[in-house]
Amino acid sequence: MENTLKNQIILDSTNDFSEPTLRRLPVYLQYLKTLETRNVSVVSCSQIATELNLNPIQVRKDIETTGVAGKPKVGYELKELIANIEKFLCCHIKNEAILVGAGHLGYALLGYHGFKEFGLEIVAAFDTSPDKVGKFINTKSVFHTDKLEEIIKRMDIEIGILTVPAAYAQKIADRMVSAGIKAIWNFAPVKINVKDGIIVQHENLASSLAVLSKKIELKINKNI
Amino acid sequence: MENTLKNQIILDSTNDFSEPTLRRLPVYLQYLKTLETRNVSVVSCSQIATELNLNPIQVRKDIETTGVAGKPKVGYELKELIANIEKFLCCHIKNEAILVGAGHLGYALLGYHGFKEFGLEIVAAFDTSPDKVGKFINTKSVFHTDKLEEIIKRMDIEIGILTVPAAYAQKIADRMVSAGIKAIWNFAPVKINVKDGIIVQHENLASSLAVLSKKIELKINKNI
DNA sequence: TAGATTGTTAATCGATTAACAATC
DNA sequence: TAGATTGTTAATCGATTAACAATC
Repeated sequence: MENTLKNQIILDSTNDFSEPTLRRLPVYLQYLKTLETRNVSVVSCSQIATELNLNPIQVRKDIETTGVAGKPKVGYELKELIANIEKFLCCHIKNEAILVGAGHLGYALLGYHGFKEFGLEIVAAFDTSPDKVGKFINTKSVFHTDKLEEIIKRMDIEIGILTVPAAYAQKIADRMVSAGIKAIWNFAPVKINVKDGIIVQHENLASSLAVLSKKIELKINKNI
Repeated sequence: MENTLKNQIILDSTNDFSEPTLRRLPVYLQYLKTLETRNVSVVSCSQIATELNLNPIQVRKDIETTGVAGKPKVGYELKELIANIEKFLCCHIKNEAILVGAGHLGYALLGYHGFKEFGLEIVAAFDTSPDKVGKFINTKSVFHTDKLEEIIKRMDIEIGILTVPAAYAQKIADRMVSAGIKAIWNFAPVKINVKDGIIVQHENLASSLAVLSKKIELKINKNI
C-alpha cells in the first residue's frame, strides 16, 4: 500500500510499544510521584488502575513496556518504577526548545514547570510586540522575532514551539525549519506543512472539545 | 468482565462512530472552512487526505459518519459537508461554561475565539487575585472564586473549565460538582475524582510531550 | 465512453482484554 | 499454606485499510 503519511515518524509495530501506551505513561508517572511524597515504597497495577480509572491489565501491559520487574504478590518498587518510566520517556535527556508567540498561551507554557520533569526546557521566547521584546518571562528572555534564525542557529536548538495566531503559523514554521529546527510542537489551530523528516506534533483543543461535547450530548440523550 | 471505568461515558460500538473519528472531524472542519474563504464549492476525500496527510479511505469513512451524501466522480458539496460536520458535532447547540483560574492559560482560553465555532461559550471567569477580580477579560467578567457556587446556580451552567494549579484542582472540582456542574474540562496536570455521572475531559500536555520526545528520539536513532 | 470518486462490504492489523501459570 | 499479584500467551474487539461495485 502507498502510505500517504510522508512526514510522520510512525509509532508502529517496529517499536515494541503503542502510542496509547506512550500517552498513558506520563499519567502514571504523575500519580506515582504523588505517592512518593507520601512515602509509599511499593505499588501494584490494580492500585494504579483503581486510582486512575483504568483497566489493571492494561496498566500491567503498559508497565511491562518500560522493562521494570515487579514481584508477584507485592507489586513494583515505587522508586524503581518511577526511574524506569522516566528512562523510557527519556526524561533525563535535556531537549532545548524555543517558543514563538508570547501571547497568553505562550506565557502559560513558559511558566509551566512541569515540562522540566520530562526533559523539555524552553530557553528563549520570541515575539514582535515592543511591550514584550527585551523583557523576561519566567527568567526566559524574549527576543524580537527578527532574531529567530540567528538564535536557533547559535544555540543549536532543535525544537520549536508554535504559539502564534493561525495566520502566522505557516510562515513561522517555515522560518524555524530553514533555521534548523527538527521538531515543531504546534498549538496554532491550523495544519502546517513541512518538508520530509521534520516532526510536527499538532495540539488541537477543538478535537478535545468535540469529544467533550459529544459526551455531554450522549449523556443528555441517554439519561433524559 | 467488570468494567472499572465507572465515571466515563464510553464512546463505543453502541454509537456508530469512534473517538478517533470524532477527533478528526474538527480538523477537517477547520480545513474546509479555509476552502470556503477561497470560494471552493466542491471537495473530494483525496483532496482532504492529501492536504492533511491522512489516508483518503479513512477520510471517506469519517465523512460517512456524518451522513452527508457525495457524488461519485465529483466529491462533496463544500457547504453541505461543512453543515453536516457541524451538525454532527453539535456546533449550533450553545454550551455555556465558566472558567476557574484566570492565570495565563485561563487568559488564553478566555481569549480564544475558536471555541464559539464549536458551540462553547465561556460566560464568566473566577480567580482569587484582587488584581483580576472585578475586571473583564475579553468582555468576560472575573468574579471572586467565593462566588463560584452562586453564579453556577444562578446561570444554570453545566460546564466548568479548570485552569487552576494542580494543588487546588480537586477542591475546585468538588465545588463545581456540588454547585451543579455536569462536565469538567480539566487542564490541571492531576487526576480529579468526581461522583458517577459527571463527565471529566482531562487535557494532558505531558502525554503529547511524551509522544513528541519519543518521535525525536526514534528519529535520531534511526537516521544517525 | 472512460475515468475518477463515492458507497459499502470484507480483510487486516493492532490494541485491549482475558486466561492462566509462576511466584513471593 | 493460601492468596494476591506479576508475567506471558491467547482471544477478542474495534479501527484502519483494502477491494470492488455503483455512478456521475
